[in-house]
Amino acid sequence: MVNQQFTFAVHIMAALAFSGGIIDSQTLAQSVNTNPVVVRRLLLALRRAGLVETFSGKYGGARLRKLAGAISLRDIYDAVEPRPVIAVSQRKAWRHCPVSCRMHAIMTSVAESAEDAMRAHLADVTLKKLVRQIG
Amino acid sequence: MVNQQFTFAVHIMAALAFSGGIIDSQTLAQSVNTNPVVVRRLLLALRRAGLVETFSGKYGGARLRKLAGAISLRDIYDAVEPRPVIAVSQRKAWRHCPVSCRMHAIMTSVAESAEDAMRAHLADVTLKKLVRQIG
DNA sequence: CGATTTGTAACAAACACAATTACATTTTTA
DNA sequence: TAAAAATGTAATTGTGTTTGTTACAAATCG
Repeated sequence: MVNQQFTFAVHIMAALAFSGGIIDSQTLAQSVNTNPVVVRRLLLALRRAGLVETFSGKYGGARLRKLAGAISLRDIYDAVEPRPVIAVSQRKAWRHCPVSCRMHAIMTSVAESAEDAMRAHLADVTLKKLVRQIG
Repeated sequence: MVNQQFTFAVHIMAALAFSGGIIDSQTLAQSVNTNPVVVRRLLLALRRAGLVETFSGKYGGARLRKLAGAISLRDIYDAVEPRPVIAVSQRKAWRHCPVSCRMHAIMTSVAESAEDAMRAHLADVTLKKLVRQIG
């Protein structure tokens, strides 16, 4: 199955930004159309990154910890730490082949710079911009 | 396991560029450290994109169809068509939630532009540059 | 104290990817 | 023309990843 953590996390953050208040994991799960436990797992990651705060007990839930204008999709991306967009082969090289011997280092650098390019783009998209598209 | 088709394809193309001639799928598989059938499947995709040509029969194999300087990693990326770097949720929206109702369109646009940013970066890396790093 | 919610572990189900086997087809060359 | 060697391709299996689900302790509010 494809990794949807980033999409789910953005959806959760957009809902929190849109509401401006506290939402519980059950309601967020309904909006994302998934399980509350899946939501709570993501909220933990977002909390670790300082993007949300969570509250136990009655009337508990989660809410943003920064202004929507101060949170970018790159912040969310880095918070959930999805697998690298380009997977580098970790296999043993074929000793007699110069290409095989150098590919790991080369692809590692390519994967890193490609991901940085994508993250730089995500940095330009703030939650505020997203919420403005909702209404 | 994460999708390694792009990494494998770049490795194959780098080997073909480095050699300059015809290499069979068995030898390429040894360099990549995978199965010849996996290599042949990728060669089919690369051929469809016009990047290589393949030859059946004795002394068959594959070779580049363009100069290494005229092939970018974006060409290879587009040839193998890996899954989108950002997976958009395809689930049914929650009708009463405006966030849920708009997220699909919003995330589709985000995923597309993010991928384009990454592809634009890959377009700057030619096979020739890669081969120069090998030796 | 009772109701409600998060935090978290443990396990099951669904899915994607690569490896492998097998064989028809194509091509070379002896 | 026949043997050898390579690709093209389908089908199946194995392995790992991700999500769903259940369960329950801890925390919080009224």
